[in-house]
Amino acid sequence: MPIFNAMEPQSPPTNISNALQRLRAVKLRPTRQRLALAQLLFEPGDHHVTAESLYEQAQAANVRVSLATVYNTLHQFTAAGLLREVVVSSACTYFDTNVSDHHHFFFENRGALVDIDGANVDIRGLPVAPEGARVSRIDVIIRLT
Amino acid sequence: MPIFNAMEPQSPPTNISNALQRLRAVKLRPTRQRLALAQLLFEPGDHHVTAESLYEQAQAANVRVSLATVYNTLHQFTAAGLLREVVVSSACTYFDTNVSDHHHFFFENRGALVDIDGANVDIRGLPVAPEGARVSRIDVIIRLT
DNA sequence: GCATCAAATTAAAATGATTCTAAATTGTTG
DNA sequence: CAACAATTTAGAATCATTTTAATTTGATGC
Repeated sequence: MPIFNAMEPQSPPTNISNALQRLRAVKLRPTRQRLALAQLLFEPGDHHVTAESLYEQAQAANVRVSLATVYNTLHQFTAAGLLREVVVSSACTYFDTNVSDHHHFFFENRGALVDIDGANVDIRGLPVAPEGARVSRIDVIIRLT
Repeated sequence: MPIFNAMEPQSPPTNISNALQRLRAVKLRPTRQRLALAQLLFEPGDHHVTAESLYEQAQAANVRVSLATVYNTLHQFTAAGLLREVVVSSACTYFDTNVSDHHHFFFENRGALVDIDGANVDIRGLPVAPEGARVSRIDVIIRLT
């Protein structure tokens, strides 16, 4: 298969260097699969994916990658702090490319997430964490129907 | 099998009427299984269960009930407003016997939940729900490690 | 009481997201 | 370019949960 076929509408030249930099920064080997997934994840700006949705996106973009690798990569990126896991539904796991302080709207019928900037949100009256426990995160989820 | 065997240590006389009242109130047929599960759920006061944990509790209490029925019953009780589903982990679904306004501490290592009374919690700065969407609930989860 | 019938229960199979395994492939390093 | 560890992958395994289809049971009327 030719790399560039003049007869086909060409996809915009993707910037691989940003993805490469991110992988290097977190010391993950820049394999073909990780580079491609990083581009799909981080070039479009903040959004949410599931393993399935990212896998489909990869296939649509002609990236040869297995679903197992998509799962592996999502977890590695999350462990590295490039992604954040959002638990809103027992049906499946969502990953968020926005790793800054924020909360979520969750559209229960569509299974869609929308970010809420955390800077403006002020929560008062929460009890202190029990002795010996450390707060890893506070999640606010506004469920919509 | 005799209803009462004088040779066996007798389990304390459980108050079935409360469970019965609850089932009647939500128009669920008071079957042996539902009555027993209602007692296990609602007599001890507020607590959290999973299908597995309630099933084990039932077995320990010599209640003959299948895991499928435990699942069915938890969902029916939830639909009836007797229970509330708490989504904190993709590993399994938690059900809460406390259905009043409140939030949660979640101990991620133990998988345990602790209620936070919602009356004292004040959340400011949340954006309004998108046009056409209705807020079904706001969940605050404080994750502890 | 007893028959009737819809509702409920159940064992077992099916599902579906996710993880694991073990073999093949691929970056990296000297 | 050899060597080796890291990565990928197909396919199997896992595990919570749901479904199926058959059996059992509670409610109702007689």
